Amino acid sequence: MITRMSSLFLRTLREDPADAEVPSHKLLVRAGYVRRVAPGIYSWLPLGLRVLRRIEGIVRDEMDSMGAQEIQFPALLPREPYEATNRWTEYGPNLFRLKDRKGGDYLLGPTHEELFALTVKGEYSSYKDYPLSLYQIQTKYRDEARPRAGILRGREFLMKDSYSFDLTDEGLVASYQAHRATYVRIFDRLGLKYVIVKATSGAMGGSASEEFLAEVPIGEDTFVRSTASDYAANVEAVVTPAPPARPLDGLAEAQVHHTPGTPTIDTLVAYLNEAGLGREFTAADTLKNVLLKTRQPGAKEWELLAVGVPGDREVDMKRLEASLEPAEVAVLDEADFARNAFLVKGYIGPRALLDNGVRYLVDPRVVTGTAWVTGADKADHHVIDLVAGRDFTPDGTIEAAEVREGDAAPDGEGTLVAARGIEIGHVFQLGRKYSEALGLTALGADSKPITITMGSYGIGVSRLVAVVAEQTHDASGLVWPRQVAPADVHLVIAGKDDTLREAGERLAQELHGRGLDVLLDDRAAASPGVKFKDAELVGVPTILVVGRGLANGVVEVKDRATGDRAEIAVDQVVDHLVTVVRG
RNA sequence: CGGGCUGUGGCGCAGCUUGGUAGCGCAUCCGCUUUGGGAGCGGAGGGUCGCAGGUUCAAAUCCUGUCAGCCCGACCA
Repeated sequence: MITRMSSLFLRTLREDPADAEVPSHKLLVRAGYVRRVAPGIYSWLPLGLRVLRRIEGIVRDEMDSMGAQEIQFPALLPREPYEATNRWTEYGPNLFRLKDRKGGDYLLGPTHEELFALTVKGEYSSYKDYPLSLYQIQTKYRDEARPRAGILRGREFLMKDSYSFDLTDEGLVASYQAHRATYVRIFDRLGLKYVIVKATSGAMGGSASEEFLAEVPIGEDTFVRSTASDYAANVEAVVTPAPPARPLDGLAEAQVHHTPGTPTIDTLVAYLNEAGLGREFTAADTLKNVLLKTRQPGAKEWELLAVGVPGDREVDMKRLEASLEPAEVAVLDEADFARNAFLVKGYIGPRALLDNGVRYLVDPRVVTGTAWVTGADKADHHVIDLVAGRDFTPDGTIEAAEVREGDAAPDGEGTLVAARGIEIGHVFQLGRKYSEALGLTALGADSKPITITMGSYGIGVSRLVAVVAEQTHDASGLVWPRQVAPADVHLVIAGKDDTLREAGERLAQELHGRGLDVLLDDRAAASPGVKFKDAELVGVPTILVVGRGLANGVVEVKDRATGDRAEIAVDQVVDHLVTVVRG
């Protein structure tokens, strides 16, 4: 197909839009791919729609190849199915809700577990029908508190969501692995740089769950990966390697010291090193006890919780919350301290906690035989050589301490470094939550019902447009990978006279005849400079310039990504380009 | 929901301190010139200055309120 710039519905902008912050957002707007309609809601203009469709096509192709079947649900949904799973309530303010003329409640679907489960329930009833995988590529709606970065995080977005239905746990694992492998193929075909990280199971419940994170500097998720292996994980999911327990024999006795004026770890360490105790202390030798309170979902009462972490580390609230999920967590306020007189702020030690029945969880580094400097439960006093497993026994361990660059990787290979990513896919063993709630069962060979177990798998299709742009752009504009580009060749007619125009038209026709998509810049009024700038901004991978070289029988072929230019004889350029494009 | 910033032609901005005929660049339209890196000259059209009140002879400008947007945080299968 030949697309003429002279009539294409496209207006490029010379300046960045004021409301754009991240590169993909700026460039997709400047290059005329998308336009904002409302916060988090965008229109797709012709070029943008093509890229979106091509990405969608790759996703569909691979989903079909794995044997999943495409269906399509409405985006506008009645309340009832979501009532059955309690999500009408649970989803909270992120759900777009509306009423019809009779006052009936409707919603715009944020995700479609209910519909998939109910639809399968309506059609299938025998164990012989399973396993099954269904998917759709459909617009989703979520009233995000803060949409951002253009189409990267919108309130309306295109998503591929699929669901697997199995009779057994083993079947679910197999379906999960099949999806995972398909996702790897999809993201590899898109040429993305990404990692697969273990995800916390989140509000959806269920067991195994992995996220595909595309590595981009502006990503909203921080993850860590190993310098030496392919280990990668969300910070929330990092498991601290515990050192081996040490024998208790011969360890020094615990001693309480008067340590005036040492309210912080820094001042404590400095004081100890001045005190002439015959050894050096560091912050990592201290055990910091942080007081919190937790509340189980549905419970009214808060429960005290103390968390002990090495003094050189802060408590990472996100990691803490992930460890305690689904319970709520809050730090203690003054009133809480007042109610519990045994808590001496700044000098809290394990003894008072354990003596008073406060649940006490420690960092995995606090293993039996490790000696710590910690609070002595009275003002201005600390205890030295308080040994875990001898002087105190915590109620367990917890992942709450911050993860730092340079920490040993959990798989024992290399150290951790931090990176930023954006979630592009999520695979998830849902289990039987929805099938139980909605009564999705199959009749087994023994005529007894089997509750179906489900998997749920998502890919943010419209987000991928931005993610690809994010990973491939340069200072001049977008640089699309060939497999998603809005055209195969961007043909610039660099000049006005009829020979150039005729040669350009003829080449466009020939390329078209060979099955290539050509974006033909045939604008009479635009100067060559404008056309070159636009070509770079638009980002088609190969730019063909028909210009002054034509008098000598050559045209120029430029690779958008590398900037390499080659002069090619005009009568050979079509063959040449077909080779380039077909790879 | 908390913090910060911003609302002025289609887009990007200045003007606001110190009230007095609303301005610049890009884009658009007309004419001439120009055509290998976002052209030049001349002309033209286009703005309820977010909205509502108030102060004033007079408000884009000062005051009060309100709405919206953006960024950071909280939140986010």
